[in-house]
Amino acid sequence: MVKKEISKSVLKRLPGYVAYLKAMPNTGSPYISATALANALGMGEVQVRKDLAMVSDGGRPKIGYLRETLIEDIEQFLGYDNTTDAVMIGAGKLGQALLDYVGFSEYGLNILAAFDIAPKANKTEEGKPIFHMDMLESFCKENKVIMGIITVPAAHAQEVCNRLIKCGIKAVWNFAPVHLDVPDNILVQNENMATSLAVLSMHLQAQMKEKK
Amino acid sequence: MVKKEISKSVLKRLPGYVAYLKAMPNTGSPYISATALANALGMGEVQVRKDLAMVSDGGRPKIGYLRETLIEDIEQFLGYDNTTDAVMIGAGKLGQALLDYVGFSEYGLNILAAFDIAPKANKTEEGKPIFHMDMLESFCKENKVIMGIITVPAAHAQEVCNRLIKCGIKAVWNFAPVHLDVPDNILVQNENMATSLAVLSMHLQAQMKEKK
DNA sequence: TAGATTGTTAATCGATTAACAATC
DNA sequence: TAGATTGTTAATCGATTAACAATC
Repeated sequence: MVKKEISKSVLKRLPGYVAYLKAMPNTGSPYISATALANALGMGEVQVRKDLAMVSDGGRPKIGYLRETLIEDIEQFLGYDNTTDAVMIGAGKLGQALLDYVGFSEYGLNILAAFDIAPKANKTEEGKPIFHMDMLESFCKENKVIMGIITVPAAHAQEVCNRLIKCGIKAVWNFAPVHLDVPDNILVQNENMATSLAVLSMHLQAQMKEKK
Repeated sequence: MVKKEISKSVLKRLPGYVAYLKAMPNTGSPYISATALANALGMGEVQVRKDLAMVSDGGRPKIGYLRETLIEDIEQFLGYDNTTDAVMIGAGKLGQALLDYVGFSEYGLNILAAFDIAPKANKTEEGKPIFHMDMLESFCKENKVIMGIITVPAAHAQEVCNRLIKCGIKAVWNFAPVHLDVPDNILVQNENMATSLAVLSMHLQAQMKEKK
């Protein structure tokens, strides 16, 4: 594996490759070419080849990549193998749905617990603990948590974020539709549904106009 | 308003402006400058000014934009004013959380109903109907639905997507972590959590290395 | 060997940023 | 008028695509 500096655009495409490689139909051969992968995902083959070259050096001319190895290389690159412990703030419906979503473990994410100002239960259906916000600081310190997931209403997100940073969190996954102000060394990744909706809505508007 | 061809990058930033403009503290003045907006959101002021110029012509030198008008202009541009009817396929935990999320109406999205192969109830807590998949075709035709939201497991997403397209759907919001193959005139917008996680995980890895 | 596929180097494209003229 | 802010035109930057040499 060749860990060069990787751009965000490349990084964002990698999970798609892994997902496909893992789920792909058995072709009889243990190898897969960048070309085949590109076709399956509707992407340009040069782009796929370049992306793969960033994270693996197992590509062999005429043959392609050994599927198993390629999966391992990308997963290692993405850090799926060493799990990250996270806490979630806000145990509303969305929060609980995410908490109980088992798929995250595949990506190396382990949500330890949720915190809420007024917990409606002390655990989710799947048994993940839900604590009162008062416990946040001590829990984070004890468990050396470095990632926080924010699923509180927009109005409280910044305040929660500040508190998380004080707890030593280095990365925030933000589901609240607001911009969060943070110091330079903290990363905020916004999961912004409004953004997706804007793209969809624009497409539909364009289609409507066409039809007329 | 000046509707030029707009790029996806610009489009994706617009919802953030609206959100801030709506929630911003009252400054006493009904005006706001691109500079002020940029500072509040941690963005470049030239970028904000250019983005705003795409959707509004209400900017006045020395003064800025009339906040109310600017909100209206962007919202109209994004189509928040004419609502889009959508159906959701998959009424699991995530699906139900999204179904009951009231915030979507703000963005002009109206989820009419959910469909599931084995509905656990006939409506959500908030009273949104959940039907059996058998009803999908007739419902879509009756209600002239043009958008579908997919929250089924990855393995069934493509099949569901095909069925939606047969129902006349023009845009798909895909929460399943798979690539969907669709005809050219259909838009798939992926809400891909794995992508976000990759970005977060990479940041954390980089931070760890730094510390050593 | 011939051909498929890789990885790299160069060209193109698009988006962001910087510089500047216009204006209230 | 002077200065803040707008909108536009030009320069820079980064990412994608195309061309090509290397190789099994």
